[in-house]
Amino acid sequence: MMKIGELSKVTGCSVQTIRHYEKEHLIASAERSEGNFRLYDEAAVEQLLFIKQCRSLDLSLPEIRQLLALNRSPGAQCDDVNRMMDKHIEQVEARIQELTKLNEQLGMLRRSCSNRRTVEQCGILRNLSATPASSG
Amino acid sequence: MMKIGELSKVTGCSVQTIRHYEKEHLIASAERSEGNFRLYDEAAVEQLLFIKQCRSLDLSLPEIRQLLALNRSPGAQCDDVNRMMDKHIEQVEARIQELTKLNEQLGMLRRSCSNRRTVEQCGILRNLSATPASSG
DNA sequence: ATAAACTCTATAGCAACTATAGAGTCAATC
DNA sequence: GATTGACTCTATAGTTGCTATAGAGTTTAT
Repeated sequence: MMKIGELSKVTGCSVQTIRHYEKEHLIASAERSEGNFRLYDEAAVEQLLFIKQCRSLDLSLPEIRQLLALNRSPGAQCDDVNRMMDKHIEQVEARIQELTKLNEQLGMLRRSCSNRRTVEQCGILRNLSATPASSG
Repeated sequence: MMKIGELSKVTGCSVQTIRHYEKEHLIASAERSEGNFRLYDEAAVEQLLFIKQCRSLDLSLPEIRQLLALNRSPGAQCDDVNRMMDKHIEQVEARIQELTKLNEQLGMLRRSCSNRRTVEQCGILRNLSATPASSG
């Protein structure tokens, strides 16, 4: 059994984040020592590493909670896992497209100005101040 | 002079957002009617449209606050504008790269599973549970 | 006068953490 | 045993840019 600081070291999750995950019901409430310190076993390590892996994939806490629940039903179909992953991939791809488009807009805006101008002559600020053209 | 609801209609900013911007000092505190209703002129419309344009470019409120301040010094050099824009572009590009990499990882993970499997056999969950290989 | 629409301020919530305060516990050292 | 520093605890607040709601006041039209 290890205390929270040790678990933090082993998993790379901060003490506060571990407590947060407990509060958010991603991990079970820990057993306590006589002094009321949380005590963790090897299963907690594995669970936290799982959570950390999911977070690195930008999965949300509710999504991770769901995956953890599915993981507790080994005989169940994993359709839900696939479905979640598909949806998540879609969302990431959509965000990439948004940002790519934004990047183009920013590039155009940036090219409307160069250094050694005054604010009055600044192409960026002028474009930001212009009412957008009626795009049909 | 118009009331906040009218300003909201004209600019497409919600009433609550307008009040929020006032509280965050993006726009000046409005004059008030006898009944304590906020009163706005045409300059407020322009300012809100400017803010809205900046938000559509994902500029943060502090960044927009800065641009608004620069806009009030027409004779000043617009170097800061360019610098901010450059930095913002970098950040967007970095985020695109992150997400692109994430998308690849998600794709690989997704291909490790297909439908009609149990949780126990699920390639996604297995990979999520595996300790990452020591990548040097 | 009434009722509906509008406006106001204050507060809380969202997501996933992160920090801090004040108090308690533990372990090592003297 | 006393002391001290490290660790742990709970509670609360903050971050960002909104968004919603409650309860109360104002305005407008009938």
